Amino acid sequence: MRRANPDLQQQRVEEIVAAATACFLEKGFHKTSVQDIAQRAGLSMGLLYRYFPSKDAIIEAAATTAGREARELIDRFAQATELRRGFRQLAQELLTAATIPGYQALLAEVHAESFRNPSLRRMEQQDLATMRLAVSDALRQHQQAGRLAAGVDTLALATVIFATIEGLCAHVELDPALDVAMRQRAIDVLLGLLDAAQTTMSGRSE
Amino acid sequence: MRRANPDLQQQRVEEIVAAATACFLEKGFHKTSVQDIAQRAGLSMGLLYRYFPSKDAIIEAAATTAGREARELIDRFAQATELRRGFRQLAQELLTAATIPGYQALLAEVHAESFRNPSLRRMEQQDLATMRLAVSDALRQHQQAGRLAAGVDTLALATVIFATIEGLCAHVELDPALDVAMRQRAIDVLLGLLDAAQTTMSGRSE
Amino acid sequence: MRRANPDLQQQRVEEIVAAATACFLEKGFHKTSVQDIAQRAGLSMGLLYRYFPSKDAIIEAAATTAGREARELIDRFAQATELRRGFRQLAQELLTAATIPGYQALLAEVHAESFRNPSLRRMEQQDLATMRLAVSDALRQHQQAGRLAAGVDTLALATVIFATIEGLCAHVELDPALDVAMRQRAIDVLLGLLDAAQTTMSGRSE
Amino acid sequence: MRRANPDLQQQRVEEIVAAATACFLEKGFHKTSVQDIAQRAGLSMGLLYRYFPSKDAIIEAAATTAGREARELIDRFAQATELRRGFRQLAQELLTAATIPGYQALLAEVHAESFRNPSLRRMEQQDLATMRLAVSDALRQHQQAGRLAAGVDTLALATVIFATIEGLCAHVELDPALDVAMRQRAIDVLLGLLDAAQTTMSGRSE
DNA sequence: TATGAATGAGTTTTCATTCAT
DNA sequence: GATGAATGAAAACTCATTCAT
Repeated sequence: MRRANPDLQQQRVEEIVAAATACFLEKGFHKTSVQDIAQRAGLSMGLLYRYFPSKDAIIEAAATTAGREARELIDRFAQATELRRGFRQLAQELLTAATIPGYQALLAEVHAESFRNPSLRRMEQQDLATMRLAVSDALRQHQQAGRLAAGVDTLALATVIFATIEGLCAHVELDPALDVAMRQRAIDVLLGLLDAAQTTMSGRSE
Repeated sequence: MRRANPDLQQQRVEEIVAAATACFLEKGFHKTSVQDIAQRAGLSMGLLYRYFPSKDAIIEAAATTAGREARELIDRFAQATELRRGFRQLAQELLTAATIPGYQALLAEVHAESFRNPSLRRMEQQDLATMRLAVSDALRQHQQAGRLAAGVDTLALATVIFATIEGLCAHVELDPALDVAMRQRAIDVLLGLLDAAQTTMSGRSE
Repeated sequence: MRRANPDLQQQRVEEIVAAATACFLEKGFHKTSVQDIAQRAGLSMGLLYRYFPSKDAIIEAAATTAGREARELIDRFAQATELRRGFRQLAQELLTAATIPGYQALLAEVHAESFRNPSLRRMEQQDLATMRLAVSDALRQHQQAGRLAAGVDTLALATVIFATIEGLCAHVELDPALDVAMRQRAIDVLLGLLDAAQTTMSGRSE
Repeated sequence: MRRANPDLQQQRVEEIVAAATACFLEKGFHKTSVQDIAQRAGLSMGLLYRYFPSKDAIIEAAATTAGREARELIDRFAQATELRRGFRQLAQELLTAATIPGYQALLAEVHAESFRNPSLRRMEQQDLATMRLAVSDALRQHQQAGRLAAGVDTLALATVIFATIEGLCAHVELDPALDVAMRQRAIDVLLGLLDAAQTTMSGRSE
């Protein structure tokens, strides 16, 4: 019996998820048929159903995988020793990823689905919490090292930075005016925020 | 002739959009059938098609309605004379709107769909462009009135502000940690960005 | 009470049939809705159903009317005193009528329907028999007047002439090569048949 | 794999076309549902759509099949060496085919549909052009061999012959008077046309 | 293990017909 | 007599899922 090996099983699962993701990027969840996925993965529909119980299960797996890259980028940022440089790099890499055709569409689809699928919802929440915490921790370390003014609210700053980047990513694909130059200018503005924080800023209120 | 009255026609249309919106929130665009909408709106499918030519048209109407409030808020901001106060109010109102149950879900659905539906896409693009321009114009007026440093790149600043707010809105519903207090702190951070801009900051650096 | 007058009733019926025919010429039986007919006839659907019990009844009435013009042409031919001239005129008028946009389509639709609708079938059969007999009678009178060789099988000749003209009419709309000049040449060929008959031809067999 | 065999595939396709043709004869194209065809062919609708992409494609296949016999007869005529005998045989075979129950009905349906369906239209036009040209070419060869007077307009003659035969075919099923004997007499008349052409007739006159 | 033929419920959309007004 | 809003039963087509081989 071929393929009883659990490693090979695992590999098959990943192949299917990869094929599914490719399809989803091209056509979206709903216009991708199970047939499409099976063909792209190079196996029959019947066999595919031995690895996943339903199309929805494949969607979920693909959605889970889709956020991985972003999480990895964030992890790298959290370990950057130079605040400005690390931040600029993070922002640029995320914005570049956002321009991959279909990637924003996939995220949007996952996000929309997450309002109905508790499992996806939990995943998104966890991702968000994890990543924000990572950024916040990184900022606090910069703060302790004196590279950030003591009064700065690092959690709030992390929240804002994160929201800004996600917002920019969403707009990048939507907005022809957000070309490379404009993205640079936007990042510069954000760096201005960091600069301000680096010196004096402390959470002010009305 | 029972329903020749245009007011009643208009009311019917609104009833249908409301019913459709409710369905969309529960099941998403794709899993909501026209039958579902008709039943919820209390009329037959055939009759529904006298008010809307297609399911897509209903989706579009629901999407248009969903974005209206945000557009109105932006308009009000653009006319605010006090930068900080106007901005804080805008951010707060948008974030409050974002917590209305189902509102973010509907926007997410619209956004996801916009990647396949050219008409929705155009709508989103236009909304984005219009609103960013409104914010940018408002900032430039503040600049000319001396309430913002001359060197500030208002378009880039508007872009960032806009992205940040949208990102925050998206996170508000997802993130239990983003409670009222946390939102305040995040807004304060953003106001810090404005303060910095108000004095010296000039876009470029590095 | 308006319109109790049977003449006005009759007039209404004719208006509806005319409107229906116009619609059928443009869109065919199946793509014409009762709504279309009612609108064109300038009355409401409800009222239309007081004059005809169903859409099929309207189709039948329109089909009955559609053949009238051809029957009238044939009648005129039957009374022509000059064989060649009468024939040429008949052929030309029929071929001209055949080029009216939608007319052949209407006839084709009626003909196809006649295979399932006994009433239409009977009508087509009767039309055909009547017209062929008229032509045959006319030919026999020409024969008795010495304008056609005595041996000629007038019924067979009428049958052929009739079939030819109908075939040509059907081809006229289908065949771009059958322009005015080509039609003339075809008619000339048929006149050659009459010429031959005029002199010697008698039904030969193998 | 159960049905990978291409012969079986081909057989299935033919079964479907046969079932469709039977349905079309009974109810016409428009009143025949895809469900009807599938049921008659003994398979599910879903499966039927694996063999044909649309109802129109089925119609087209049925139409193509229906015209095949006539095209083959014409081809054989074009190769006949004896004009009169070849012609008589052609006419008789076509008229015989025309009496096959349902054959004219199917052709009528196809013809009516051809006014809305560009694909059918093209098919009919091409069939007509091809067949007329074949007859015309055959006539010209007879002419060159001296079996037809030099002045004869072969294209016009072919046009007339073709129109006549089609007209006769259409009438055969409609007209009880067009029995075997009457058909013979009509063919004799047409042969008289050929005879006349064989000797002196030259197209133009009047 | 592997296949893909087969299913049938589900989708959007149309329209002849009716009936409250 | 007159209206057209309202119905609902179709139609063509799709596709996740199953199962005989």
